[in-house]
Amino acid sequence: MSETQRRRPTMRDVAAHVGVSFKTVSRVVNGEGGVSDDLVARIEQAVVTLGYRPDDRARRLRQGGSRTGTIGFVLVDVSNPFFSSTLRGIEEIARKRDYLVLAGSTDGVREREDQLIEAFVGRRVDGLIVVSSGPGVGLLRAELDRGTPVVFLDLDPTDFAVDLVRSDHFGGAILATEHLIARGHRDIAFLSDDPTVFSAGQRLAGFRHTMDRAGLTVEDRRIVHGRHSAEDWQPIIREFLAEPNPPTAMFTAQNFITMGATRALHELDLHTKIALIGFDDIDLADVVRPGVSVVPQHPLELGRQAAEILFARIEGSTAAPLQEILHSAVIERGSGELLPWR
Amino acid sequence: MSETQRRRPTMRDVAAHVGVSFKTVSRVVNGEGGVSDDLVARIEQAVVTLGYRPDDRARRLRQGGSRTGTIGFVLVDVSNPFFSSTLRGIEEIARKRDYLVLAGSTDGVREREDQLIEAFVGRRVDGLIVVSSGPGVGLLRAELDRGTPVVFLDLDPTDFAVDLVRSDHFGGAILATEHLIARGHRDIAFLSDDPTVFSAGQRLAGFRHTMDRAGLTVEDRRIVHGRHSAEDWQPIIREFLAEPNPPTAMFTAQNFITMGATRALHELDLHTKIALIGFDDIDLADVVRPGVSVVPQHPLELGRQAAEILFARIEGSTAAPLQEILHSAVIERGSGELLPWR
DNA sequence: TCACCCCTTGACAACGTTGTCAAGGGGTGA
DNA sequence: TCACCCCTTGACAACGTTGTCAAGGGGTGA
Repeated sequence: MSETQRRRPTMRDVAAHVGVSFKTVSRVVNGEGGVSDDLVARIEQAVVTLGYRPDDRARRLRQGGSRTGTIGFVLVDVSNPFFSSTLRGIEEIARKRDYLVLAGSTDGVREREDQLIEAFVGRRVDGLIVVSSGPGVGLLRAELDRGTPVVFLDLDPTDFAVDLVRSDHFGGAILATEHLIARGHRDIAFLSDDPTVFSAGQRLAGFRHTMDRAGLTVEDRRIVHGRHSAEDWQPIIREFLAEPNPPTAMFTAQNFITMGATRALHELDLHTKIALIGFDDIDLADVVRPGVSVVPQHPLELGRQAAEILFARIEGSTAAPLQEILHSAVIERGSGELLPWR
Repeated sequence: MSETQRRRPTMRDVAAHVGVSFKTVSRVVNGEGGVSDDLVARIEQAVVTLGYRPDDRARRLRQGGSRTGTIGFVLVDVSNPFFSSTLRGIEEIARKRDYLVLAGSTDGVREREDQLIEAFVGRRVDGLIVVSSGPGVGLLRAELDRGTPVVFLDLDPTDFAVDLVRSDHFGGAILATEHLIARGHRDIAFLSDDPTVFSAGQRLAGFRHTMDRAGLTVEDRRIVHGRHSAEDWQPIIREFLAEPNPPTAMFTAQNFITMGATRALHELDLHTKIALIGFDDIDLADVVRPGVSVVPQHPLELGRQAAEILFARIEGSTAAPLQEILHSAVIERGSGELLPWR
């Protein structure tokens, strides 16, 4: 353990150990050939003895092309299954190209987003996949202008001509809302993440649009927003439902909220009374009784597509900006099919 | 979009744009002072105009200390909530030190593990947190000997004197098994990940140990191993239970298996008949009926502790190897408290 | 007016590599 | 025996930075 801070050996160290020039070591390490068998053997031996490993940074720096073989993924919270699955999808595609993925959570805080992008760009990632928290793109804008490949997940596409992969939040919210209305619900609550987040805003818009079209009014008190964990949502929703006249149905527009709502409904023994439909799927939604109906997303696929587009850009594609919108339909499991109790 | 492949501007480009030496640009960019106000203004302007960003790699290379401000996390599968929570814990600690985290999934494949470690070391991460799939440590061994800070998650601690953070798999498995035995179960099935994986092996050992001690024999057909997703485990367990004389209880020693088992039990309508206790907690385990009893792990805390130890090493700590073992107790939710039906 | 000092600026080396080029030495063919 | 060629090896520059040192110029104080 005392050797912890020992300096890493360099080619020069290996060269000195064998008694050759460091260029000869370079040739052996890179298998360039043109080195006598004797030296190759002695150098390979020294590499093992000293524990030499080439420094990728120096190598890539020298090789000029600023490729670092690394991409960055700026997401909201890696412990949210939606994002960790997306990351997994990105990683799969990256692996095929021998790329590594740097990932960082912003928790939706703009300042943290800027810090991460700055850090990623400073380390010269070859490209970025970004879940941007706000409508503007600040620091990112400069990078985009500079030509850094960037693919957005969940951004307002009217803002810029950029590559973009996302779920059809607006359309999905319409499906979910129609699903409830079709079963006779008139008094539907909407619970979501902070609506300044693009996806949450779109889901709210889809909800309002559909309610409007059905001639239904939405009271302000039926709309709840906030950025919370699943654990925090549970008491909030318990509180929300603890009134004499709760809504007959809820549309929970994010996975953590759906979990919190499911728990709260069971706690209050309202799970067979108040209908629930969520946006984004959750584990064991099919085993709970009633099963939790949702409009799922396809995070693995979102990640894969975003990565494919990013690598096409990194490899020089100059095609027009691509906007991939993934659609999905309601999965009926029971909770979304409950009929109104009044 | 056509500007995608444009070369990034360097200090030399900024210097040429303003008509000064690149060293002066360096001074301004680093806020070193000693530059006239006029030049500072003009250089800052040029930095914005050209979209210049300092190259961290070159900076750190020059600064000699091989610190890259990056650590690597080699895990099994980032889309598994256990690992994504661990990653989140690591990230939290790393953030405080302005460190970035490279993460990669091995899927338990040794070759992939070596590739990842090679790639991380090549990029000169300052330290590694590793969930090693096998008992040996191959490439890692050389790095350890060289003095690279490495913290293990889930490794056989008898192998090496290394820093290590993990759950008490053996003890947890004993608690789970005793829990079932105390309720009268004699015929208990054990389902786990590949037992060559340290954690799975320990859990199996804890199970066998406890059964032995209680004088109970375990038939081979009651032990099932494999590396599968939650989706794949479900039919496997359905098949496993489709016999005239199934076990009266199951100990599922991994989160995906517990999910698969929960689904399978509900499908077969055996969820109130066959007891179930899992290792590692799962979402909505408290809402399912009966609730799924588990011995939880504390992934966020595991990640935090591993990262704290790693950074202490990176910062030069030469303390004796630390081995943090996190304990936990059974969470009773119903499924683990079912009494045997025969 | 002159010596000195400080302030600003730039030249150069170096971090750990790879690419280019040249030097030296031995072997080949006539 | 001699010219030539190829094979092996090394010197040097460069990637984009920062650190060290020196040079030049203007202002200060006596």
